[in-house]
Amino acid sequence: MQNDESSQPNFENAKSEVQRKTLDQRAQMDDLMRLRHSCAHIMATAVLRLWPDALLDIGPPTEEGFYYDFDLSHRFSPDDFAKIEETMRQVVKENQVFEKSIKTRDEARAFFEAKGQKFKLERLGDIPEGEAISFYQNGEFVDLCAGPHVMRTGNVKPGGFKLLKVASAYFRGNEKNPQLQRLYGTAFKNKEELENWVKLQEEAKRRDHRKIGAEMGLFAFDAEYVGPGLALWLPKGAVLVEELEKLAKETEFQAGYVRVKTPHLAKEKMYKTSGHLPYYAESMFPAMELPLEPEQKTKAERDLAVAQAKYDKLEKQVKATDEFKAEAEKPVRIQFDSQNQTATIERNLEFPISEQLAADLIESEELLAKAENRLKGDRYYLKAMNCPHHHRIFAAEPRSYRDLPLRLAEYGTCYRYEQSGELFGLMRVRALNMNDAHIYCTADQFAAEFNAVNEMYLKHFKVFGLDRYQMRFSTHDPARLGDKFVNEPELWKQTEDMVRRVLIESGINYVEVPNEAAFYGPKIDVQVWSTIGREFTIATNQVDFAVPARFGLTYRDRDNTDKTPLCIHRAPLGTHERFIGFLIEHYAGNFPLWLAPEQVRVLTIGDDQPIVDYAKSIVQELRSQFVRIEADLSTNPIKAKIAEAEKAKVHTMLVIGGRDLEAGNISVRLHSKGPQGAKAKAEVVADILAAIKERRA
RNA sequence: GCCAGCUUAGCUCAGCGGUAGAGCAACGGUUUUGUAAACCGUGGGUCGUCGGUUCAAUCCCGACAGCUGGCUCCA
Repeated sequence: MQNDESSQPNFENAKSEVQRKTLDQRAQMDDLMRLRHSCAHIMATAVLRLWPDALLDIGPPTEEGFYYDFDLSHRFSPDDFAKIEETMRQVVKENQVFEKSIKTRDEARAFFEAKGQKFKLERLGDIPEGEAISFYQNGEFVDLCAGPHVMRTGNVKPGGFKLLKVASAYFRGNEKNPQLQRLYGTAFKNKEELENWVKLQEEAKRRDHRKIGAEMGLFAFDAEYVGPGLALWLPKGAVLVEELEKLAKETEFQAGYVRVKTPHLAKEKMYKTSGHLPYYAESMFPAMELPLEPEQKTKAERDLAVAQAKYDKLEKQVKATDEFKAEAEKPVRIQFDSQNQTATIERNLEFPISEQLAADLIESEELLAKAENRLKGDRYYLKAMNCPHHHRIFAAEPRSYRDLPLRLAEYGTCYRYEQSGELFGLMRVRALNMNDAHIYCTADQFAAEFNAVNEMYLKHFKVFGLDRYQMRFSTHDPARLGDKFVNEPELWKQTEDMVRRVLIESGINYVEVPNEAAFYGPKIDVQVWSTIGREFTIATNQVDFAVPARFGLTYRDRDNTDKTPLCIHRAPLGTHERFIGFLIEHYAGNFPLWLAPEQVRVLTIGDDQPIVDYAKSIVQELRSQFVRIEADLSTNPIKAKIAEAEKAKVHTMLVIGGRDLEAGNISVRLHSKGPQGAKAKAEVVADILAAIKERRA
């Protein structure tokens, strides 16, 4: 497909308009970004030396390194990396100067047309009129580029860069455009910094929740029998889920939430009413159609027959009327009766009221369609969110302003049909537990409720030692009202102003992201950073001013009129799947005592009966206090038992030998912290119970 | 969904056009121990699935499935 000039490519624009970097912003690019940007050019230089017919797209620096997109019939594979890196080192060695030049638009166009660089031509078109069109050249390689760059290719060190992976990327990220091959690499000031980065990557890999999850027996996927993206929580992982839910339930109870329970599916009408079907259909599992019971079917068939008969009759009448009209429009016939000296005008002047007939026909048609539909049976959808069910709970009883705010909480399982390529361990799944609640309130109550929700986030984050976080405030795009966003310009403005005010007044660290809101209202996503600095979007908090009205939800206000409540959707722990995935990486599997799947293990030195009895009594005592405790009473050497317990990441090990038995002591050892010495049994037990109760870090 | 890579015992991985191997785990013994691994033995695999090439396929080719990485941080 490359060098195919005959058909003028007509590329789609990007999915959403990303703001171009201004030249000022570019000039501020730091040294590392410049270096990486230049390294991207060096890589492109090398690729063109090896594959001269490659078509170029763009090669920007990124937070992790850089990439360059190519169109090329040769498929890059990691086997090519050594060759490309070798050529890159050659370019570095040549120490070429990065030279900037300015071309006119016509010159630039002619330049790329001569080379058949169709993607570059498209990029050229993106440059606004009046902005300088700059080129950078190093050696034989010339690229449309706003810079900035380092001075010479030699500024990049031969051991300071590395190719990382090859991936595909749509031109401008739009799936309607051709796919390009993207080569990823990274570069650092020198070899040492690169090596440090590589080490950090390895640490991240060691902490990967999928790896630790398998090692510790937390969860499993069974694509063959259960399905991709559907996690099975093993006993040890289920502990994490339960502890999280316990934490959330306690916090919510104290904050005045009430708990509800709803089914995992609902009729089509639910999601038609909520508006999820038009806006969200692709993310939902396809509908289930329920066949009718035999009696229902017979009745439905009979109803259908009746409706059909009625319809047929009406239709016939309409036809007859049409025929009559045609007849009527014929010339009038006049008959003379010469005997009686009279004339009869043969003509029916009574036209049926055709408007009435037409209306009847339409009504009958609708009835027929309904009857046909009934015969099909009901359509059910697995719920992709809990809110519609909660709205129906709101609607289940008459509500007064005295009932508000009403905070309905449920850890309902939702099902989302994520694209197969989007699935990623626990982080992106198809069955998920939302730490969900919906707060119905009046506009007056909104600020206080919204604040309380934010405070709950912070409370939770403190428990997990997350001090780095940021809230992303997503707003709507006025240009996409009625398409991506419900068409309520006034309400959008009001609620967005309201949210913005709360954020500013409470001094929360936030950024505003245009065009990313939910379809029913503005949204806040909470990003957190794990101990190794990886970013996760954990919690979400959305304002909904649209859907309660669609469900006709009202409360009786003080002035005896019915009003529609506002609704806040919130999930401070997001989905339990993702949150646990995050925690696994955050703690590297070394959970604090209150979360640890196996909190305590008693290890006996030898298996003499008195020692075994002592160990069993400790197990019994702690187990009766709901501590997750096991015992290793085997005859293995104590070193081996410890090694096993350490490997299993058991939080607290209680080593019991003859000495301890005699003194009524327990020798405590903490996972990855080593022996803590022997203490009186009562003291050890009390400390364990306190640490769990306090959710000590 | 699309592109690329991967799929060998429960796990981590070797291997080769001539019907498979190690370590750990499991199981059975022996061992009686003080803070990260005592010793001996046993079992375990349609080499992801389905087709094709071949005298012969785990290996070569194709399709499918699953997993992994990526799919604008815009010249």
